[in-house]
Amino acid sequence: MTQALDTKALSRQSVRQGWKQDPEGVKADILAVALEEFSRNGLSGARMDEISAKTRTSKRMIYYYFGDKDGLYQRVLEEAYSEVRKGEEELLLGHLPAREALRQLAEFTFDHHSRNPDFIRLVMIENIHHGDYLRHSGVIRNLNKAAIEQVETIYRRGVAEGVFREGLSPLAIHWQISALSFFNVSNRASFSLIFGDELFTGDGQALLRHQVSDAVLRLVLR
Amino acid sequence: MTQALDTKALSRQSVRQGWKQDPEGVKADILAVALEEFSRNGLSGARMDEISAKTRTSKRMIYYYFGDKDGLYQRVLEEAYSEVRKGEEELLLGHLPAREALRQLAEFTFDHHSRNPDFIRLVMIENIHHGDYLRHSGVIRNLNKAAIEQVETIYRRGVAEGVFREGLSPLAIHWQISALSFFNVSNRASFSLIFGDELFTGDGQALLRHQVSDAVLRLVLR
DNA sequence: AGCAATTTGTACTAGCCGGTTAATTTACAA
DNA sequence: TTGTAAATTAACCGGCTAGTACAAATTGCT
Repeated sequence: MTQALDTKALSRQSVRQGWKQDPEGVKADILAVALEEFSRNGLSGARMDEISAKTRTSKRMIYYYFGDKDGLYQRVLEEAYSEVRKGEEELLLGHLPAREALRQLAEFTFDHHSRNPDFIRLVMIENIHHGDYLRHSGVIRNLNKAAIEQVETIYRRGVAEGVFREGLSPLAIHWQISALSFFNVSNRASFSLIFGDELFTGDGQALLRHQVSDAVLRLVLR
Repeated sequence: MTQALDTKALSRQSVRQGWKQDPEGVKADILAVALEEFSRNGLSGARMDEISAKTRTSKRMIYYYFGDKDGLYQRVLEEAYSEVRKGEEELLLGHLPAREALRQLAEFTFDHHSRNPDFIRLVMIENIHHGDYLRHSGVIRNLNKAAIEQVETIYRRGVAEGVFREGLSPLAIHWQISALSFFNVSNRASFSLIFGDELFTGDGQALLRHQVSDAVLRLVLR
């Protein structure tokens, strides 16, 4: 009995010696795992035990840093939005003629959504929840206002150049680009099950990509 | 004690006496309630107790008729698809010139999706689940093939009339109409939270509706 | 040295929730 | 009437799951 206790104490000690404090790393690890889990299974579908198992730390730490499941989901959502928005900042179109700039913006958005299916799924999930968590996050709302300014600038330049029609709403143009790029990822499963997957092969995606930018341009051009 | 038992027995009897057998009515009632519950909360978010409480029958009956939660969800999905598709059959465009037919098809789809938010949410949920339940439903797949033929007919007529460009994919045109109409409902919450709700007022929706049909036409016209 | 923040680990629980047991009533045909 | 299969009811259960308790060790800063 004494022996058993000793062994336990020893093994515990040997396992535990030598760890470093790394709060940021731990938090980042948890968020990364949680993003995947929430994205795959939704808010109520995700399992805290599953998340903690895939983490390099313990379940206790999740609650230590994020309070509860909702708190974790909220932080995951915010992290995902700002991460994706960060990727969008790479695109610089100031030097291009409006026509080319809009085409590139549309195609970039199409590609960018395509590269971030986890984010798309998170937004879908958030919409299922009527945006309840988005609503309580001031962070995200400000982040995204920038996106609309990009379209607005290009559109105004196009009108000034005389190549774009007047009287269109930049917000509605942004809406159109988003809709087509988003739907391409969000409804892939149901669409390909019903109509076949020809639009989601390499060739099919190239076709859609071109059709999307084409549609946006044709909408805006004189 | 005896009294208590008597009262109980009596009240039970009085409550239970006089019910009619109505299997079809009961099933339809359950499906209607379940549609709302699944649509609102998703598959794992929906509560069987909640469904049964809102039903005019008991929880046991749900399991009696539908087996388990997954079985119920599957039937709800099938019912919703065929119900919505039934609504789409109303549209007859054979007599119109291709250009007008396509515009009406786009606007009808836009309106139709707008009128059926519960169905849209169900499709979103199904996509979150990678179409797992759609995949196991032969019913639905056949139902929807008809939709693509509608576009194909119009498109071919338009090319014959000389007003539409050649070389476009009818499937991709259908995809485009669906994308814009679907996104308008599916992402309303997140979009309006981030960019304001101006596109979702009466005026905003009228604008989008016109922009959608406009974009589809401009994509297809010479 | 002292102290607060960080980390570990296990065991536990309260209650939620999908699914079941067992018994009763109805409809209907023989 | 009576047998019986379908329809219906209310109470019940067992496992899962979010979250906690508790006990302690380590780190890092001042």
